[in-house]
Amino acid sequence: MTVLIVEDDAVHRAFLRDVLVGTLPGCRLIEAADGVVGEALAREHESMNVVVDLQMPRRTGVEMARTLWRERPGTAIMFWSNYADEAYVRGVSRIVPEGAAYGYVLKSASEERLALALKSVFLEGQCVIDREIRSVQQKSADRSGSFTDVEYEILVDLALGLTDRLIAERRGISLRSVQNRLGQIYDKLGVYETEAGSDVFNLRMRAVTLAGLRKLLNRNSLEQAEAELAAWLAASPRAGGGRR
Amino acid sequence: MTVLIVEDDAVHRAFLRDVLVGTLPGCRLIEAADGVVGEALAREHESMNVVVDLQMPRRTGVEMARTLWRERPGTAIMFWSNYADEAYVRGVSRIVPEGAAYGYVLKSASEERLALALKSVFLEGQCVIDREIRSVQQKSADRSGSFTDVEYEILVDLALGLTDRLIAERRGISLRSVQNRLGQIYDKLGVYETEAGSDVFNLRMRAVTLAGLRKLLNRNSLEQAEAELAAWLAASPRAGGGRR
DNA sequence: ATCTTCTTTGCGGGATCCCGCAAGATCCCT
DNA sequence: AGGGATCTTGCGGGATCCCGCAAAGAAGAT
Repeated sequence: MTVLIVEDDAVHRAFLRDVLVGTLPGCRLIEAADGVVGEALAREHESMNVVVDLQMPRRTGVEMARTLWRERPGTAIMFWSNYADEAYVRGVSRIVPEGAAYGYVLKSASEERLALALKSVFLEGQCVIDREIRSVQQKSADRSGSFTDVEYEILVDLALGLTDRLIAERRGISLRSVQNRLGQIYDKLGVYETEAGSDVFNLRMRAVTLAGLRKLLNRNSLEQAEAELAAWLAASPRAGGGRR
Repeated sequence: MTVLIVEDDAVHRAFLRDVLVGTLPGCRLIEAADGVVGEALAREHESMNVVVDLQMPRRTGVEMARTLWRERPGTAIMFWSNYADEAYVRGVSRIVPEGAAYGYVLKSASEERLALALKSVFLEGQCVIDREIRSVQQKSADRSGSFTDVEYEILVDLALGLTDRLIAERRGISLRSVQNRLGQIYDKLGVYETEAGSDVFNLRMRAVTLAGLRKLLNRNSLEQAEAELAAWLAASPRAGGGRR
């Protein structure tokens, strides 16, 4: 069995190496320090399993996993991350192909838990999601204050700094509808729940800040969204064109 | 010599332990997994040196260092962090007491570099700042597009979601001045530099997004600012009080 | 004291944002 | 087909934001 380790932190990489040889004796290890290299290495080998960090320079674990799974949906991937941000959880579960084996464990988990998860995913083809992450998933799925995909998209547009008008244009709905959505988003994020009156805040900004503090948005998700936005802006020839 | 290790990641903590016993033979090690515990332990011992991670749950490395230095400005502290975000660099250099020995090295640095830095700081009482971080410091100090402290404060207020009016109140300047400052901030962040016209963005939001992407603001700095804001709101009895 | 330069502040106005209200539109259930 | 719940859209208006303009102040140089 071949296992590809993609992790930028040398200390963690060494740790993973140890755990893997202990857990899957006789496995062949390949290592990469970021997603770009990892992707290239993955292409060179037929069937393999992958352990990948989520935060990496150049190319995120999620991005790498997406292209990897697009080419070979059968690959088993273990995500190994520091954080259980809702933004990450959303990002991962958005790209998992049907029936693919994958795992998501936190770096704070014990070595045993990691070893067990590796065996389950790579040998048994099961899915193993860390307890803590499951709870985030739940919260984001069934809580009353949860977010639709549409709402989430608009929240991202908001965070990117688009005007209402442009969001409407991009998502193909009317200006007023955008504003309705924003209203719901404000509600769900609890923009109004503040001790000192409510005319204290600029609502759209406050919403994004709260989303950030709740780890619903993070730098990674924004970076990606920013790239998508740039692509869309380039593709759709804008009429207006700058007042200054 | 006593060294306190404050680091939430068990793998990194073990690594630090190894490096320390190799570098400073015979030193006594104490460990804590977060800033709160670390602070308590630091209080129990007379003179000690500290190695501390910047990102930790509950209490940041910066927060811990600040209270520690307030009580005993002579303590030597080594900051050991994953990132060279301008937000962190600013945060650290804001709290260093005069003449204190400290270091700031990245986790991506080699073991030798870390060992060398530890010796310089703990034995020689020197200051060792990682090359990469120095460059961030420089950039934030002399570049034309750099930020005054005032501007930075207002940028943070902006990111927290305050209205212009409240920022004015909080910082003790007129509404118009706040707006002037915002204008400068927009300029420096390059809010207008976009291919597709400039009436595309909501300026205040866009500014904060760009600041985030540039790592000028990050989740940590916002969390802290949020706490300070809450304190200020509680302390200054607000007149208005909610329209809803 | 005078001039220069930079900053602060007020005023005004166009653009945007936030949202209540009400008229359709859509969908589901019976 | 009818009724009800939800969603979308337009209109209107008050609040806020962004910024040009110019007067008033502050700091420094000659």
